[in-house]
Amino acid sequence: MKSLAPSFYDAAWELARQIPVGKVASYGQIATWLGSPRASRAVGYAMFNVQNDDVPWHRVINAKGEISIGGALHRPELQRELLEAEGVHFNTNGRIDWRLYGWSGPRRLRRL
DNA sequence: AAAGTGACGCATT
DNA sequence: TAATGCGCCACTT
Repeated sequence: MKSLAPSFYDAAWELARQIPVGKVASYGQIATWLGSPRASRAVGYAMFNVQNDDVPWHRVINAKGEISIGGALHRPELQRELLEAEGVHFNTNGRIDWRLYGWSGPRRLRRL
């Protein structure tokens, strides 16, 4: 289960909610925008633990532009489908073009 | 309180 | 350019 007190996760989720449809952000970017440039892994954890339906966890991918999860438990195919349904297309290497789909980030960084 | 976990990222090879 | 190694952080047990 999860703690009910505000946490890094909550901040990550809130930021993820701001990613526009058809755009994506990397775990590292989220971490940076949250003020913890090295917490990319923790962001991944946050996305894995998303429970609220309004959090577009699928719009968060790794810095290489690919879906960085594997295994039946995580269902990488689902994430890819959700993105393609929004118009985010993958090249033959299974990567997206940051120039086309990368989100420039929140206009204003949220306070911690 | 210490050790373990993992949807990452980057320097190095 | 791709593969490998290691540090990183927030959270759980």
